[in-house]
Amino acid sequence: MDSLAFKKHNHKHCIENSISKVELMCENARLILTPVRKRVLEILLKEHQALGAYKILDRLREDGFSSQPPIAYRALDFLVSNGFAHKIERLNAFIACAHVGEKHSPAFLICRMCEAVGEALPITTKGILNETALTADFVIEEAVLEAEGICPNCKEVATP
Amino acid sequence: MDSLAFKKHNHKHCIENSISKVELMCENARLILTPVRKRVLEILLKEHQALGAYKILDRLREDGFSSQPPIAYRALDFLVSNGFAHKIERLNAFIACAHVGEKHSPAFLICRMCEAVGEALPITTKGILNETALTADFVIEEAVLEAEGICPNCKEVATP
DNA sequence: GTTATATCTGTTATATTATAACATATCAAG
DNA sequence: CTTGATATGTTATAATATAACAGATATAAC
Repeated sequence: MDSLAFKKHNHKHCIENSISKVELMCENARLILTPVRKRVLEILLKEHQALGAYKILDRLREDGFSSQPPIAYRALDFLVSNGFAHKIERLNAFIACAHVGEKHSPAFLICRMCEAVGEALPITTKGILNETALTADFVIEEAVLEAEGICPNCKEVATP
Repeated sequence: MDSLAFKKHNHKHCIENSISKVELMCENARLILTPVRKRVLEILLKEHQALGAYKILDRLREDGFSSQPPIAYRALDFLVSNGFAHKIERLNAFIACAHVGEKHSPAFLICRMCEAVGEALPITTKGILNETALTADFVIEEAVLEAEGICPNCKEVATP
């Protein structure tokens, strides 16, 4: 599982790596990673935190991009629907995908103190979902798991 | 698992049953199920669909209750925080709990055609969550799974 | 090479969802 | 009866998201 979000790591490398993966995937899939889209992805990658659309918009403004809501929402739509980012429904916020290219039903660990968000790859959860759905004769197309709690860093601070 | 939402059943009985369970639980926990709160619960129970706060507000208005947003949101807060209802984040909507009294991390099956919502009791998912979180040293306090797809009824209609 | 087609961006306006803040009411405990 | 806790009423506004249309750019079709 990915606890990267809660650990120290070479974040610059981690960003560059993701960007080039996405660029490659876009070429292969004939998708266009336009300047705004790329910028939004970069903004998301810089954080291991989910960002609201309006915060993203603020950063776009700083960078000289147009800053009306549709600009951000359209770029986010692109990123989310192609699997380069996810929406955290619980927070009405967006986060870069930590597993670009790997088909997965994401699961998120959301810290309620620092709001950091970690993405897990719940390989087994999908099986359980399918079993559950099968009993109900329900065809699952997409599934997201969102868990709230306390991340390792905040736990340390709270209980010294 | 509960596929009740997608099956024919004695819904009147199912409503009455839930209401009395909630009434009992409120007495035991010294919670007050005021008229508005009870009415909102009844409104939610009538559907096997998630209702937005403003739709609930419309029905309250019809019933002669005050109809400013806080009225609905406060009643919903009460119901959700005491486990009598859940919020479906994906839909920004609310649904009565199908498993009142049983402590559970809910999982929802949301039909993207008819918008019916079924609540499953994913006994095993909790284990997996915990395992996942353990690896990350993350303490999960609450977890929700939301799956979107096609319910049995709509599947029938689509593929005759 | 010009015309058609699709895709992306810019802009204005507005819809939808949710909460803050303060006033009033009710009820139980001391 | 007055204090404190909890609930409701009301006004205003915040935060999130989309519709609709105009212009720009690129690609394909002829």
